[in-house]
Amino acid sequence: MPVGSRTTLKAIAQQLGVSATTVSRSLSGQARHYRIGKEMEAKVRSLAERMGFAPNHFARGLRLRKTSTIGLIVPDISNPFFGATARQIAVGVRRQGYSILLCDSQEDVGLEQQALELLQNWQVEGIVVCPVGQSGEHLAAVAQSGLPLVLVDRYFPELRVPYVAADNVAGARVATEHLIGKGHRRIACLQGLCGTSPNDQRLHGFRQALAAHGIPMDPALIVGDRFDEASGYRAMQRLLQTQPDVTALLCFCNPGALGAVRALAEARRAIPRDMSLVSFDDNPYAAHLAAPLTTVAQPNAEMGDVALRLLFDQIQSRGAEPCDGILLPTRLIARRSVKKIA
Amino acid sequence: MPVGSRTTLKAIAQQLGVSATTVSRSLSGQARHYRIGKEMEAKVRSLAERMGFAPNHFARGLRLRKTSTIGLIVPDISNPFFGATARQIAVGVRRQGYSILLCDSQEDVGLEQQALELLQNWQVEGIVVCPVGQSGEHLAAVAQSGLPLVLVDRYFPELRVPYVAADNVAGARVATEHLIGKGHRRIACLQGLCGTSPNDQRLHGFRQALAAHGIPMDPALIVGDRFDEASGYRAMQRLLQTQPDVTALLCFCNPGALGAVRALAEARRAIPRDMSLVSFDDNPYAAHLAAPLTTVAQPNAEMGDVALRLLFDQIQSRGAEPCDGILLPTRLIARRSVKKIA
DNA sequence: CTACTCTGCACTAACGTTTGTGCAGCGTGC
DNA sequence: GCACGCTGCACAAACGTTAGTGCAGAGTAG
Repeated sequence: MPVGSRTTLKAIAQQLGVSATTVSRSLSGQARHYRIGKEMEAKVRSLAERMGFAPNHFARGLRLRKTSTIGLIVPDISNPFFGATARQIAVGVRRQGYSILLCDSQEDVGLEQQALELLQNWQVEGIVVCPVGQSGEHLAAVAQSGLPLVLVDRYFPELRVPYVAADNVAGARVATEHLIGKGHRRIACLQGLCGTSPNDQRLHGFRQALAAHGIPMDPALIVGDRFDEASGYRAMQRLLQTQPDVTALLCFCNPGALGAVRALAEARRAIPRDMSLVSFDDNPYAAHLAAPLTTVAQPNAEMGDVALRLLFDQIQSRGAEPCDGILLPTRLIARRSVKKIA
Repeated sequence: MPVGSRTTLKAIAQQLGVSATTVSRSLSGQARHYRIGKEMEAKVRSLAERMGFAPNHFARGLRLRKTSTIGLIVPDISNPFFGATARQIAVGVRRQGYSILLCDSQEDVGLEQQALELLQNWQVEGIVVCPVGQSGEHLAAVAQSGLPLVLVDRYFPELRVPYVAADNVAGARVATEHLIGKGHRRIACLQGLCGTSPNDQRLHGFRQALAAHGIPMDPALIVGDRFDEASGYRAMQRLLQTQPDVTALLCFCNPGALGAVRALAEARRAIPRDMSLVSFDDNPYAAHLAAPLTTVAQPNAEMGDVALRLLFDQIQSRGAEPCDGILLPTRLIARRSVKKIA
């Protein structure tokens, strides 16, 4: 069977000496409604089965203006955080008979914008996007055009685009309180990209916890500027030189935590003896690190599930006002990277 | 602008009082060939720009039988190994103006088969698949239908379907020789799923190294039966009970290695004091584990690049006999999980 | 026997795009 | 002045599918 010439409705129709319409209706479950005879329906079904018929998605999409396709845009599909979300979406989507068009924005707003346009030309019925960048006007524009959209992880509270994210405020607060409960007072904070919701909200939770315990906020202890290893490495080096009294660090991402761990190792400081550590986002290796890492676990997989539910809610109820957003609880996993001090 | 009604050729044509044909030809770069006047071409381009025209992929795909789409099937997109491959493919594909339909087979041959059919109905121009399971007839059938296909990681040498994989034989041989060079003689091997090419070839490399150094192969030292953590955990427990003289373990996958690490920790055995370890597939955490793990790094990203190149080679040279397959070199990264013994 | 209903299917158009072809108007050569 | 070629565009058909409608034949009621 040559490529691109799978069996078509017309082929079946010719074999049976009927019209393509009849075949279409017999196979689509509309037989009753359009008064196709029982025998005819059976004959069509049987022949279609034997010929391995499956409808051409492009013809169908064109005719019905229903593509059964959604778009997924992630900053880096090789990052297990997004991978886990993507997986739930991929699995859920298949159950609904939909397909996924995948775009990797490479942490680049320009590429994210390109991907949005591409997906719109694909006439996708909805888009799930894990946004990059600090601004979301281009996303709001898409949402306002009526195309169902759901944001995951990062979102823009002022834009009224539905989202799913971890409860980062509470997560950071609980983590910080954990450190405070262990006696730490000089607690540094390794942040990621300012202006993104996960970062700003974790920072907020961090401040909340300090304030609640009457610990003054020292801006010099807020370090780092990106969600990567290098940022954590540099920040920890500087911290060790300039703030010798810091006893604990709250990291907003795993790569950053690894950078900090590397800087500490190079400076011959031990965890948690010389520095206590808590990081966001659990992973399979955390428990086996030299200092088993206390982490704030995020419900990555569940985020994918919820995102998809939110998306299909919009797809199925066209025009209805989409809901605002959903925050999922985080969970503190205490291991041995935090020391109890006087 | 309501959903699904982005500007169309006809809309532009009406505004300009010309035919859709003229618009199509002006925009597709065929103006010269079809003798469209320079002025007309300019007018069309300008209006199309202003109206934000972009061709409807479904109409185009239907008419041209060219969908500019490829399929990607992976067993688990949340696994960074496949994620890294997927990322390179996503990035490369975009550069070529193609799109990706993503399917997650969830390590299930049945779902893999379903995905293949789905993608064929989508008239994708090619498929990259990271296969699951021990048999590949369903894959060979697709390839023989003329649809460009490339296998990644696992492949089936007897089936003449092009593939990209790590040179697992050499990788395992080098890793084993590393252990032998450190004085180990009783070396166990934690394998994954038998019958898959990575597993069988790593086993082959393992045997080669033993044979080359005159070390007898003890079947009792080949343990494990799946590529997961539980398999490694159970296998290591049993090994400790029944084979007390084993001094080193070669793991065929990271989750398995983590399982072994856990079993060792629970039995109060230290790495590398009581057991040396080498695992396949490097990862960012390996260097920071309690015992920094010696690994056989695989060129995951490069595998994606090469897979895509092989796929486009086939797509662009229809009918040409596809090449057989490509093995990419692995790299041994020595850390501190291997002890030198007498 | 007529008029009406019901059954079972075919015909047509349409989704948005591209390709082959047709045709009018103009200029040129002789 | 006529044949010819060139330029610039329009028209029609097709890709495979589906929805609306039309129509013939059989059955039924009066």
